[in-house]
Amino acid sequence: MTTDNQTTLDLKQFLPYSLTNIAMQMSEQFSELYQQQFDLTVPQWRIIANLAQYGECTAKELCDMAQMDKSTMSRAVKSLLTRNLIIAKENPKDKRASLLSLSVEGNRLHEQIVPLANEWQAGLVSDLDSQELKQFMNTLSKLSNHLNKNV
Amino acid sequence: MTTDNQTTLDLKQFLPYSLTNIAMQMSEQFSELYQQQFDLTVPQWRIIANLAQYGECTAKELCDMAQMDKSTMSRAVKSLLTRNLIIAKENPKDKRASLLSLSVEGNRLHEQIVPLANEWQAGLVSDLDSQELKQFMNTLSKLSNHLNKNV
DNA sequence: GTAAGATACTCTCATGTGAGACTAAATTCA
DNA sequence: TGAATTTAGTCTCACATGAGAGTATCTTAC
Repeated sequence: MTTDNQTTLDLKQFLPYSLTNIAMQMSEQFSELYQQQFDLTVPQWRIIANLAQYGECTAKELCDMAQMDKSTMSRAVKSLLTRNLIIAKENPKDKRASLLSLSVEGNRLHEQIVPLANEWQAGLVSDLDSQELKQFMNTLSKLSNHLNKNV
Repeated sequence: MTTDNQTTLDLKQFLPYSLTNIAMQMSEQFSELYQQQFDLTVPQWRIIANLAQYGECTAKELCDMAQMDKSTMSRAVKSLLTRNLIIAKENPKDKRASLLSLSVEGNRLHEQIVPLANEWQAGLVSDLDSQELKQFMNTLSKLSNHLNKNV
């Protein structure tokens, strides 16, 4: 492969472009699984998934973990509270930042989605052998680390 | 690594989640290169890059290539026409779909961005050896193919 | 050739997002 | 301790997006 760094840009090989396209498609296709069926928006699903995996945490922590804007977070949290899918507990260490966690119902919802999610991903990566997938994840995390250096 | 498909979901290993995060960061960090300096929005940049790589094409074709909504496309094209960065030529085969291409100025702009883009990506992948990068791109395109099967 | 349907694009409208102001609470520093 | 600064979260506002209607053109089918 010949590359001329000065004048040529191959979009298929250009990560900010092609990775965005693929991630968009992926998120769109996967979100069908929870949007109609469980009436969750993307931000709502992301909050639930993070609370399930990491347990009790504040909105700020969720913002950092899920790379979400604080306004979007605030709205999504509000709506999950209204639906009793999550619980807010006063934080003794900081009265501004209440501690969020999944309610019983929220947990039940999550438990319904998880097997669907795993199945979905299993289908997605079915063309890859496990070594290739592992290698891919590894490279991804290197890229992620690189991006976070500048932050 | 033990995985229980029924009850556990590891977001770090879950592609719709982690790929979206990484792609967002990437796109955000890269877009700084062209947003202020060349006053381009993301959709505008994507149009220019595609026209530069693939030459004359219609708005519909650009929508498909860049996975953009037709409304967003329409607006971005309009603004690039106003700024004389692209040219619309009547399409003899279909009067609805005019043929878009880069103007001389558009080309000049693109030529300024390309080396910056290549440098940027070179920095991004500097932690990877060329074999690893090649493998990564290869896996990415497999995933992309899989996603497009269902479309 | 003409009617019915499909397609390319624009426009309008409803919605989601993110920047920044604002409030309350915590932290720092003197 | 008290004043100044920082921080967490909410709210408002401007803006971008995408769904769907509308228009012009093209295609299909009879």
